Amino acid sequence: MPSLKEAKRVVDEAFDSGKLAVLVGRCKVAYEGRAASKLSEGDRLLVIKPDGTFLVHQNKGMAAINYQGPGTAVSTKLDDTELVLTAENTRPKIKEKIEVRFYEVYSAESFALKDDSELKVFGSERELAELLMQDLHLIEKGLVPLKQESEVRRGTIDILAEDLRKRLVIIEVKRRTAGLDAVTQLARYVDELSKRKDRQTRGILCAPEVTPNALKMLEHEGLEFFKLDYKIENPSAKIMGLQKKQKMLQEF
Amino acid sequence: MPSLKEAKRVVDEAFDSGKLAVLVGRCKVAYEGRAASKLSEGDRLLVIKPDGTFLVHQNKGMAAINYQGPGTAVSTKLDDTELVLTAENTRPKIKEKIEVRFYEVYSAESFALKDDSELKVFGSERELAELLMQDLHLIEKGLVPLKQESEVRRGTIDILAEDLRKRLVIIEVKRRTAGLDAVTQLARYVDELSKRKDRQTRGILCAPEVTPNALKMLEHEGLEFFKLDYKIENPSAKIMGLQKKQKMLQEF
DNA sequence: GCGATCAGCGGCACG
DNA sequence: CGTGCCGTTGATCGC
Repeated sequence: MPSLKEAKRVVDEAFDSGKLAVLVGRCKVAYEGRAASKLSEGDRLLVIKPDGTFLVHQNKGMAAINYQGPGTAVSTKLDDTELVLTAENTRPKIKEKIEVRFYEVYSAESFALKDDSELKVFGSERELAELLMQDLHLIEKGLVPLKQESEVRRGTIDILAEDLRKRLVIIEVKRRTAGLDAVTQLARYVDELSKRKDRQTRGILCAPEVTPNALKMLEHEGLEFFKLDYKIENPSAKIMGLQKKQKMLQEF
Repeated sequence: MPSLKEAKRVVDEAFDSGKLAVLVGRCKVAYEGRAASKLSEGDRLLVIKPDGTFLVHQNKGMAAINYQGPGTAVSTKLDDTELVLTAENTRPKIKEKIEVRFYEVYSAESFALKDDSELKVFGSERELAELLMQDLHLIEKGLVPLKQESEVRRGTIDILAEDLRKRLVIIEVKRRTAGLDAVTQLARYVDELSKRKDRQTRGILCAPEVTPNALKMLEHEGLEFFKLDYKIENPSAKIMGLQKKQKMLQEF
């Protein structure tokens, strides 16, 4: 078990030489910045990355209990009974600070990590929109794609298209259950474009599911919902089908 | 430097006895579940918590590059040249899997962490709403609080109040710059309550800032904006002032 | 359990 | 830089 002094040396040396530092020990944590927080004594895992990322993890839960992003400056101060680590982020607007007071350190190590790889993700909303863009007939015959990721004043339209009657069709794609937020988003776009272009405009929400409230609001706003079935395959995703679910409900 | 076999033993033993396991080494990562991802060879930090949380960190950035939440089952398999860790989450709906293939392990340790403390946060939106609730006169003379966190069909109203003319006042509080989403949210509540209660209803957005687009939409919808100045102090937050910013803009 | 929302959201991409 | 929005969002709270 390293002494506090040894732990301090590990952290200092790691930060100086661009290494990852990993500490485990008993500590208190205090944060002050955009909000403030206190965490009383307990055993935690501390990770300090070469880019300044500073993470305090408890022994449960995914999210770090306290954290600081890249660009943080870490300083160490040794006392008789405490090792105090201070992570300070002094960006133009936001001033933030974490203070970790270690009373005992069970492990302190540092590592030079070599890693140039970047994560590749499949099945993002953008990818689904790209696929759908090329298969608009799944929604409706004669639907013609105009533009993907079309920037309007109040956001970004996933897919802009035109139907057989030359009406504008705004399509919002969601990769998971669509809620009220998805509907308000779509409604905003339809509102903006129907005014600006002075042209009949339809709005279509495509998602694997929709919450009952969202569907109600959708119908109330005169918008449409299509159930989007997709499968994640390895180098890419694949659209399995697209079904208008609204009429079925209205049949009752 | 531990052998792959020793690393396997550490992970197995940690998982069996409710310890935190920390591995550092050269590996590939593959994920498949709600989405899919691939990460080619490189040095990474792996954290496995007793509750099943599984985190793969690169040497930069705050977020784990691959992860799995609490409840994940971890299994290990040793090969001549590889140590394969599989984290599988088989919850009712979502089936997810991460596979980490280690080629070399630089460090493998485990720790029994004792920690019963819970984080206390100051300056949350809820806290600001509580404070504001007790000082509604800051917004306007004669404003009377009716209810905090009032549940309506389409969400939760931060503060419900009544003005001197007996109009309903719906107040939405934001702890940071309010955008379009905050306005649509408020608009939804106002819409719902003005219909349900058949009563004149006002909507007020209180936030430290508001984006230009959001302010425009707010005015267009007949809603009001108050600039909320607050300070985070240690055991709590404090409201410093509240100013109607709309009229000033309209003066131009 | 689902639904809606908050979060010190983080991160990205476009203006 | 701000604005908007996606995210394997996660975490929380109310129904």
